[in-house]
Amino acid sequence: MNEKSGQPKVVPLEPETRTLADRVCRQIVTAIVKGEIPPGQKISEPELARTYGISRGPLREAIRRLEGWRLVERKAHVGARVVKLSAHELIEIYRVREALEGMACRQAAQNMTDDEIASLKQLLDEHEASVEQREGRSYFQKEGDLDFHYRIVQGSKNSKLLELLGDDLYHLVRMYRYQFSVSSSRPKRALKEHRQIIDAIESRDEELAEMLMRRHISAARRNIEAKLETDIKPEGDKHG
Amino acid sequence: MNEKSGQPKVVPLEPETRTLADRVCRQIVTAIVKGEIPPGQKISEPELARTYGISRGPLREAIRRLEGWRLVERKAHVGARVVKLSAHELIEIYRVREALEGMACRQAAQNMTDDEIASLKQLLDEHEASVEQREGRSYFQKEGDLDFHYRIVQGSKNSKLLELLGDDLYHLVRMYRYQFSVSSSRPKRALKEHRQIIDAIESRDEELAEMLMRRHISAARRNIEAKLETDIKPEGDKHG
DNA sequence: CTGATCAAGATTGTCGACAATATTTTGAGA
DNA sequence: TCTCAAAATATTGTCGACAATCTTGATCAG
Repeated sequence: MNEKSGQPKVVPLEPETRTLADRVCRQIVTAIVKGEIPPGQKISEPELARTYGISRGPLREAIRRLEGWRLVERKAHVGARVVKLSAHELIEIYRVREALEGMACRQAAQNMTDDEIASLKQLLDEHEASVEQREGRSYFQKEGDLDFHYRIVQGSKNSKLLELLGDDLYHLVRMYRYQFSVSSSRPKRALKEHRQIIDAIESRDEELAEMLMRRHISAARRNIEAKLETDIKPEGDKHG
Repeated sequence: MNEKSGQPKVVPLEPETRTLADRVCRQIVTAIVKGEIPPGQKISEPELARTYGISRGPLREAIRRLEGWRLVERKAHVGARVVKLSAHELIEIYRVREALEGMACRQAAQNMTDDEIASLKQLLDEHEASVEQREGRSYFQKEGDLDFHYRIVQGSKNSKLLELLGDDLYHLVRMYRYQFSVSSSRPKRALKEHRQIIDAIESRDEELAEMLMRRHISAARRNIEAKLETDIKPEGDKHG
């Protein structure tokens, strides 16, 4: 408004600190995902307020947002605690991912631009290099894989899919990966499946794209299920 | 704690008013869904606080929750306003429903109990009576249909599906139905499809159950798309 | 008369304090 | 010694007030 409309685009301000609650929210998300605040731990409002040097007002706002993202659970007059993913819930999440990302992949085959496809193929090349050298293994495991999936969802051009997956599910998945430091799927096989998927998208084959993505996530789920079978911990660990 | 542990279960209190924010949140949700607070309208914190006779604290908590459910959109230092569903977003929601409820139906075929199936078939009988008599038409349209779908999701025994659909999507769908008072799908045809779906679930045919549900929702989506075509309003109605 | 600049008003964000509830500790009685 | 009850403590829910920001309206230059 107060800028001469000469330049094509005004830089949209630094979004680093729109509000206190927003900033502190991001900090807590990171702390939870990385396990600095372990699952099941109670979140004390006075303590965190002191930690981040803010009042309880913005902090409660942040906690409320985390609750909306299912990262914490809150009970009235009791408080909030970091969610503790049970094996069962983790499997449930992968069922949801199978459905949601399958649809995302279908719509990506329809709506992804050629540039986005090319960029994504380049990303896979980088992943392949990382896997070959084994030095970027953790990167591929922790963030790179989700990066691929996130771009597919973006490519679907479906804002609701992006909201549900980006806000609600991926936080939980990232938390899970950090906490269990999941080696899980053989990187090479996952990479191969990624390539099949992007090829299907490039061919604009909606049916195949959705099927491949569903199989990809379904395989990851079965892999986790098998892993849980071996690491048997039949501790009846219910929430609360 | 302060109850003799003689009886098997203490009635868990009346959950009508656990907290102010909780109660007022429900009131606002109803007001928004029924259109009493029209889409696009700004939500004034001081005004609503006076309306409900509470302070701004709990009210902000409620608004924050509504934002998590995508019923309102908030901008920093500007305020919150009720979401205005564009035709495009509505279609996006139905794509998500197709994916999510398809999976829910698949898992319902696996996990729904015989009692739940019987109860659901009875519900369809009631729906059929309503449709025949044409007197309960609005009930079937507005709530009965979602009731069927909600039970399927419950039957899936997948808590994540229930959270995503129940908290995030169904509110929006209900709002849409109230606002546009959608006649949409011929009740008889929808009812027939519902019967096919429950039959597939009863047969424990996961594949068929998912496919039928997807076709059911996909048909509803195409029905809406066609309706939007006729009511052509090519007004570039972007958000904001 | 049109446009921009600046001031006034209103609204949201933040803070500290008080009230209501849950948890813990302490003590008495069996 | 164990169990139960009540007081004490701590935490969460709620409130009112102040500060920062946005919006609106008026004033003035061109």
